[in-house]
Amino acid sequence: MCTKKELPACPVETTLTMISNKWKVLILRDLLTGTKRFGELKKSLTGVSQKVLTSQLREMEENGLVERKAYPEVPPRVEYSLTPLGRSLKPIMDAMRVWGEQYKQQNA
Amino acid sequence: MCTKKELPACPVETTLTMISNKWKVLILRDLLTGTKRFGELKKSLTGVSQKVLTSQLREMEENGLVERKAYPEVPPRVEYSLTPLGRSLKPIMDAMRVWGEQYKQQNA
DNA sequence: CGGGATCCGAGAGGATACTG
DNA sequence: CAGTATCCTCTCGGATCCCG
Repeated sequence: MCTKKELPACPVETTLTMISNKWKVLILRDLLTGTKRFGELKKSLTGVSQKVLTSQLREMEENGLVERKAYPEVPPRVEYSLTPLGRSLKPIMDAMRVWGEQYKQQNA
Repeated sequence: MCTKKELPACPVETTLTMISNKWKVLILRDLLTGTKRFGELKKSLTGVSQKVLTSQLREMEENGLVERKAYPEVPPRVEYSLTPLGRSLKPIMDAMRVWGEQYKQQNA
């Protein structure tokens, strides 16, 4: 992704290469509250298919936002958590949450 | 959109209904610096087709983020600007810009 | 200049079945 | 449980032409 290639000129675009996708934002929101198992994420993100959820998590892992830890157990257990880079996106998430709350109040 | 219908339970999702799209974020970035003509937006947003740009602007207009002003001239002139609601998204845009700048520095 | 209308292809994403 | 593998649908978005 943005590893070695030239980054976009605009900082906002750089951010978008990370979280332009709706599901990624919601995954981020969930993982900001702590480590989650795959099944927990799937249940929380209503409407997402496991295929899409998996692909989004893989991309976020490649981008260095998410860490995947698989435990060699039966039945298998896989836990996802945010890396420091992933957690550094928190101000953006906070701003989005604040805006959503305000908007909801105005339209109540 | 979110006019009369039930809003998502999560504030973040509410925000996403407004700016889940990449182009909308970039349109927002451009219009935060002031009113722009259609052609200016098209030139600034490299890679967007006029069809997509038009549809995104229409949706943002319906969502109350953007105001469209057409002047009855020849050749026609159409100016787009942000409504107060659109400008209220600035904190989110700022957070995205800040994050992008920091990320670029770390990977310089 | 700022679109609307139409056609078309790629690919995102759903549903289902199977597996370590 | 947490995937992978197929298949298949259908939307998004690009390209092109036309119009006030």
